[in-house]
Amino acid sequence: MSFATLQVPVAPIRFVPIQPESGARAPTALKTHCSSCHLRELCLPCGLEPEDVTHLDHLGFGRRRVKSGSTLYHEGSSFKFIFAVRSGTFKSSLALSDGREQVSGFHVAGELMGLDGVAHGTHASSSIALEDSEICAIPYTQLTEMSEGSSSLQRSVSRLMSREIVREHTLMLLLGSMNADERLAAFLLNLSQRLKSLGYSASEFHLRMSRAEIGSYLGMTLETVSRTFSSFQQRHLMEVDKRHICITDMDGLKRTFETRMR
Amino acid sequence: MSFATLQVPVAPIRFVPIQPESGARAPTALKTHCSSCHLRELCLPCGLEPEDVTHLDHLGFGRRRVKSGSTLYHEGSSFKFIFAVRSGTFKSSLALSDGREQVSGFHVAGELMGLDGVAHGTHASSSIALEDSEICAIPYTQLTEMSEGSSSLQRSVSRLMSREIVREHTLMLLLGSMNADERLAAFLLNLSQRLKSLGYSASEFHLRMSRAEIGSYLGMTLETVSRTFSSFQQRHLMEVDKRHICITDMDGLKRTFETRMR
DNA sequence: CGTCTTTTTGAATACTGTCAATTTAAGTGG
DNA sequence: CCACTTAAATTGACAGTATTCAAAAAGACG
Repeated sequence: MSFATLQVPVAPIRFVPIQPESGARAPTALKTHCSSCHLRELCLPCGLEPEDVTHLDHLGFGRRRVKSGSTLYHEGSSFKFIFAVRSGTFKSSLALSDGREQVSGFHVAGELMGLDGVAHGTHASSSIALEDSEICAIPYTQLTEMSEGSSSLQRSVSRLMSREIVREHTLMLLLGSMNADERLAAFLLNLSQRLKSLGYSASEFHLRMSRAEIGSYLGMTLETVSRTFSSFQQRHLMEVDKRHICITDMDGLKRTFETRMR
Repeated sequence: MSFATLQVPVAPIRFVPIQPESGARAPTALKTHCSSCHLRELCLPCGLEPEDVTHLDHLGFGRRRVKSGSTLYHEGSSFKFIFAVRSGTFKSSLALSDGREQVSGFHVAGELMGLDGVAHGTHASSSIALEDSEICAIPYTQLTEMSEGSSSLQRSVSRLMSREIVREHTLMLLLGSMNADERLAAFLLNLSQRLKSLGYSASEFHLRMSRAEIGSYLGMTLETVSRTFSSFQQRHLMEVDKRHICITDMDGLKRTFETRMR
């Protein structure tokens, strides 16, 4: 299982203002405001008080475009920002010393990345864009300073970190006690849910990650991932055309998953 | 793989004062102070300022004995405390709906439990003592209230949560990309390190968990765990007598582990 | 249009899981 | 204290699943 092809060159990341659709309007400022963000309800959602949103606005988040394949931050690099995905998809991964990679997560709009950096001040994983994407960079130092004055903001940040722990618990459970069918079904159902909550179709979507990346995430080889997709199609649970997925029997897929997890 | 035997009865937990060795002295108070704790250096170690330790003292942690096999907190129960292990060993686990359990962690002295409860206000896992143990119960609400006044304390709490995320990353890597030999070797080396940092022998120790619990944690069956122990012994990497382990070739064990992780 | 990457599929192998039997240890009660 | 019961660990045989190696097909990209 070679991941040489996944070790994409690291393009330097620049702060690039998002250009408005029409050249007639003035270029959008470098700073973005939470209160007017279209992800407002999703991004820092766990009961953030209106006053805290105002606080966040004062931070004036840096907003960046990240091109497909480029690295947002590197494992081991200095931790300065928490990143919120505005649009697009990212993968988090750890490098194994023999050159392989272990994918530890996929992130879509509204999700946070980089919380593992708080522990030691350096990022414990790398983050790479799987398509052209946009992120908000939240300066962590300023966030903590600000949350000293707001207990509700502080609680929110704590909750977000704890959520991450719970998420990883679930993944461990998945890796520790499920077979190939169940793992892929669990992965697809989870992704489907997340896309649905973003307003996209829960049954039809385009995977932004390769079979190898899915396999790494789920603890199986890319061949097994491919075979399992084929098996799902033969069982009429979904239509699969490369990365385009159309789930035709959501309940059947859930049953596959629940065979063991019941 | 039956876990019926692991579903120990839930003994009610009582706050029990620790009795001094000699009856001559007055009974120890219900409250414990961090500043005089023998785990002071290990428990909340990430750069806690002296003033913060004083703050913590004002909380007057509840100190409990937890008998072997009894449950400290239940998955789904209301989250009130973070628990620090003073002595003994605990396992964290999630219940699968078919009655099996997935072990998500083992905890020895100086380690924290329950941080996954911050997310939703209920514990996401259960914690069960694997031997007679002692814990400190840290009231979370008071901890957050207090950390509003102390940025260094707040940072420490954040770091501890992030550590937990990093720890789980590592475990995912283990579950996702290693074979049975490597998993058990990684587990034993990790445990060895933690015991060493507590002042115990790194090479000789007594496992407090069953083969089934190790297997659940590492994503393999208890039979495979047992076979792998036997294999290690045949390869003269260690002496194994049930739960008593004596690592005789630490470097060899590390090599087993690094065969793939190099 | 050719090259490189990704995906699919087949065949053989290896590893781990399952089932079952045995041994050893631990706990219980007479 | 010993017989009895129950639980934990070991080991063997076999089955099944996933990996490895290999080849071909289908896109993606310059």
